[in-house]
Amino acid sequence: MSEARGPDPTRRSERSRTAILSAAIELVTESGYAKTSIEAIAARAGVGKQTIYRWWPSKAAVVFDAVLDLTKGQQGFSVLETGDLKEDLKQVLRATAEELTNPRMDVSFRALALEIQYDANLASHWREKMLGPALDATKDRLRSAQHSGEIDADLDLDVAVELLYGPLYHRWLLQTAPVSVEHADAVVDLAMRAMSR
Amino acid sequence: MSEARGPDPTRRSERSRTAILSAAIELVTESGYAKTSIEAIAARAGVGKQTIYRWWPSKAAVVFDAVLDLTKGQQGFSVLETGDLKEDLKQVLRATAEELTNPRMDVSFRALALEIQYDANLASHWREKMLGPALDATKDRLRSAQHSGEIDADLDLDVAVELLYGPLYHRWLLQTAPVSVEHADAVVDLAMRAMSR
Amino acid sequence: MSEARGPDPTRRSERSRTAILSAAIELVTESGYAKTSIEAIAARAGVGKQTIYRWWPSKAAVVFDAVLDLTKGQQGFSVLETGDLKEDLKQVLRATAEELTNPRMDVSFRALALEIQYDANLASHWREKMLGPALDATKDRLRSAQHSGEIDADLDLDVAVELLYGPLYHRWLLQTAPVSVEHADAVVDLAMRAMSR
Amino acid sequence: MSEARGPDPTRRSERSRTAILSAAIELVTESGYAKTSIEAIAARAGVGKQTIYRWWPSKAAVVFDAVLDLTKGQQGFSVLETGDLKEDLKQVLRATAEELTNPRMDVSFRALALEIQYDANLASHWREKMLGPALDATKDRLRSAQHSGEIDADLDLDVAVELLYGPLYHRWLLQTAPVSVEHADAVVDLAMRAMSR
DNA sequence: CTGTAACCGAGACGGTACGTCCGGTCTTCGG
DNA sequence: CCGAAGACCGGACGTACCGTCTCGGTTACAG
Repeated sequence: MSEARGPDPTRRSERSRTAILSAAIELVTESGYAKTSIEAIAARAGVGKQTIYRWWPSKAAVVFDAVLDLTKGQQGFSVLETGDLKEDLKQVLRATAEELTNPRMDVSFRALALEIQYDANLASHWREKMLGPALDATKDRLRSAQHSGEIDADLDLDVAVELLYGPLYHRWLLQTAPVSVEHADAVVDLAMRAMSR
Repeated sequence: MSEARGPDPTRRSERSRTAILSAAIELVTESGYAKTSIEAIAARAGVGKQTIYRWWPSKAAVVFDAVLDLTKGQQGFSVLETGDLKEDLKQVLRATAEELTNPRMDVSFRALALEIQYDANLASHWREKMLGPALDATKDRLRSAQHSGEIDADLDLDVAVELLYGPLYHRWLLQTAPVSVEHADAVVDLAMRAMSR
Repeated sequence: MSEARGPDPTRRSERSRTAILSAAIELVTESGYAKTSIEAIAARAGVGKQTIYRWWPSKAAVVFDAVLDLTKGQQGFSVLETGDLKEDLKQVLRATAEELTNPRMDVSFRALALEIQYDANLASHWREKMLGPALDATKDRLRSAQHSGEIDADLDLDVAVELLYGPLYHRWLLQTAPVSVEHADAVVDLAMRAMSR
Repeated sequence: MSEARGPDPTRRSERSRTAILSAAIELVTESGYAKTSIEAIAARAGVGKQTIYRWWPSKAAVVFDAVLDLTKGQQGFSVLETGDLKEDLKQVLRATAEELTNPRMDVSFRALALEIQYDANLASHWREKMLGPALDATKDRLRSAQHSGEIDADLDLDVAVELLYGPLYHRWLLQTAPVSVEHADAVVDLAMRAMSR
């Protein structure tokens, strides 16, 4: 999300980059994404507006990078493989549920999920960096379960993964009910019945 | 979404109301929700801005009413009960998939689905008028299948419904893959395995 | 300078117009023309920037109207005709000298006199409303002196007028020496020698 | 105008100096003084901005030096002394008129005349280097005419000089009429009548 | 012949102001 | 009193430049 053709990245001020990202997260958390202006981010970060426009094409891109910074730990994301598929899935779904309810992430994350509707470039970054890792790791775990015979070898894994994550995001985005670890467990219990045999 | 305390609704101009709603849908479809301004809606509708502000609290509310007008036909929404649960579910999920891919609805509907993040009042109207009918009807159909023994009587129907709709909305909102009737069928096939017995 | 095609002048806020003009004069006097920004004028006047841009095309046009307002008294400008040409000319040249040294006018007036270099439209207004009246009145007085035989009938009055005002403006604009009533008198005394007989 | 305390003038790049001055004149002539930015001058000259700021305190100072370079020929300025005062004066006033109408000089020269309002330091350089030589030389010529009895010995020469140059600059700066050699002649003819006897 | 200290091109930086767009309020006039 | 029209105050947009600072690189003199 950060690279542009014009400016020279080697001369970029790390100080400013960090200040901007922190200010962005803070303001979005305090006042909401819509009410956060680039002007305010610049002011809070003690930075000229041009320094933001030089490195990011939009407010969404800034917030995206800010969220990415927050979640940097999950880089080498993978699902446990304890031999007990159901438990492994519960573990990862619970982690997702917790992330979705973490107030630090919630507002920004949700705003980005919205913003990708308007920005195809952002959307692909989002799928690749934010959504993809968890989805892919889960798919890998299911594939391994197919090899071990725990679940049906004919299963369409894309749909299977959606059966697991779909209910969580449904609640989260459409606000039909609160997301929780209990709900995550219930989803895994039910989805396992579809996948087994 | 329409009523406010001040003005007298009996003296309201139906002509203006219709023009505003049409203009809103047109502009959102043409240019996207974010780029549609109230000012532009008023201009397109040949209406003063105050006439919009008098009757709706926000752009979201206008678009909400506009979309509601479009979908007025589906008022008495219910799921067929042919005796074949799987076919009945496929029928309703396919209908949902088609609605989500209908270009007339897509942009506005998606924008609203996400705008509710910022407006609690709108959110409840949305759940009640747009999402609720289909979800409730589906739940009713499942309850009837429980009575007839087609599916497990212990099933948590809320989660079951999410298992059906979650994957569709997951694709649609997070843009992980295209929504289609084939996908809807695949979801039903898989979810049925979780619900049966 | 004030009229534009778009907006409706009958609905214009007199309150805002006055506040803008006052703020403009104040700021130019305090900080100089170049350091006065439209943004600052709007802020001082308690007015949106758009309200300035709606009615004036440039900072120069605002200041022009502001100065015009200040000098509105001189509307029906004319030169005394006491019968003593030299005294009449001294009277008007002294008045000009005083105006050029009046600190209230000096900064704004000087800035405008020079800003017309960049704005042909402003330049013609300037000549017509600010410079013209005094120059024309002086020319009229000289013409009457020609009829009475006080001065040479063959005299080119345009050059004669320049002989009177040129030295004053030369000092004032090029800052070669201070403008004063004594200087004005000296100029008249000398110029009279060129015009007589 | 050029020297500053910090940098070492002996190591200055003549190449850069020349490129900057040329670029400045070009840009001012093409687009006008106000629309010419230091950034643009640096870019056109193929020079870093700092190289300009190192050697000149302001855009005005750059343009001043650029104009000075153009007029370097007139260094040892003096007025002919043919014995015929009127002709000598016509010769020098015509030269001034031609300079003021030379399109190469006009824009930059006029801009400087404006800029001295805001920069006292520039103003004194301007008077000394640009205006002074012609004015002083003219005054010298008049003084010699006083000695030879051609003109009144009591004449205030400062005012006399203003009587000659004032009308030209009046036309040029206030744009009341075009400057021309004919006009210069007419001014001399008239002013001579004031000075003689 | 080699530091090392300056100027140099380049351009990122914190800022200010630009001129525009739009939000939401207020005012005027006609029906 | 509703509705159209649109002026108003205000806030943010994205851009252009300001004047300062920092980065290699390239002379040019001192050791």
